[in-house]
Amino acid sequence: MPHFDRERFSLQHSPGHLIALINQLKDRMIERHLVDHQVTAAQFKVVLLVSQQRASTPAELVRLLNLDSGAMTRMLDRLEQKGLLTRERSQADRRQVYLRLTEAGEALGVQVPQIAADATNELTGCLTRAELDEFQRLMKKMLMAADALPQQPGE
Amino acid sequence: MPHFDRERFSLQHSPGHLIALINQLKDRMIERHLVDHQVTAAQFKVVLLVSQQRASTPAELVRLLNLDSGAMTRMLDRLEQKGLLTRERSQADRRQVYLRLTEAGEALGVQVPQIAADATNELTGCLTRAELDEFQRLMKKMLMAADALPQQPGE
DNA sequence: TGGCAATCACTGCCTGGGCAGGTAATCGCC
DNA sequence: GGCGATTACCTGCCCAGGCAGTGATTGCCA
Repeated sequence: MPHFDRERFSLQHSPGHLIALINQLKDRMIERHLVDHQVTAAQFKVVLLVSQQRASTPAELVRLLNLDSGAMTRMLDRLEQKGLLTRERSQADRRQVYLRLTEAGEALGVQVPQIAADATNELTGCLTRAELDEFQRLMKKMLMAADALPQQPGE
Repeated sequence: MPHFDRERFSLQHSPGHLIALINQLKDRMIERHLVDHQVTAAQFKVVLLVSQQRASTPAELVRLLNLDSGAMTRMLDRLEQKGLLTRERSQADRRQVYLRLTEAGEALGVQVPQIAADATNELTGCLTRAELDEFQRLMKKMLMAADALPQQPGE
């Protein structure tokens, strides 16, 4: 079902551009809530997942966050350098690296779910419950149609 | 109206993460449609706006695309180096730089609206007309609530 | 008219993501 | 047991965006 055609395509009114703006807004809101915690919006996702024990290796983070393995290596470099996280080679499988939050990382991890909830509420607070549900449903529909929704086992 | 709280916040099911995935999917689709035209999804927006005469200076592009001025300078460097675009100092206001597409840039500009429409249809084709309208309405609602929807004069 | 603020384009420095390629370790299968 | 395929992590090289600061130019107005 095509919705757009060549003649009257306007970037400003296209869903693509709106998505880019929303994504930008979301990251700015997260950053604003994180301003006192010396981490970025991208880094906060890693701290959250490791703190919640949903990921303990770089490969798991890559799968959960759906991003590049090389980018993850450098992300972990920065977090390690900030003293929030340590890497340790696994003995059972020497290809793997175990991630563990330092004391400072854990302290941040405790606060991170609240920050995430606050930022998400700030973004979606103007929607009713029904609107929010519909918004999420539509995004999931598009992701599933493109087979781009990474299913997480054991949830 | 808060929808989320600290206890049961899950990144995987949060709207923020879905937005990031949708944004990623959208760019991948555009890139795939552009694979034969040696430009990226980011560069294609500039070509589109200049070709449609919605922008003729870097400052206008910055306002329309809502991004950083320094990033725009480097973006234009790359487009200029690819031979798609030329810069020329304005005589009327010597702070400004006029942008003009080269012959190759114009040739690409002719095809770009079709590519944009195709990619957008690929993303939203799984939605009904009503669903697409609602999706756009909800995004605009969030952007307006945050005062993050750049209004374009003269549209 | 003279001076100050705003605008424009640019630069350096940083974080961040994608892609290709490399190495080591493990797995699967015969 | 051994060999090829796969997996995990890392590296170099790109493109891309944000922030802060610069110099030139223009607009404004006291």
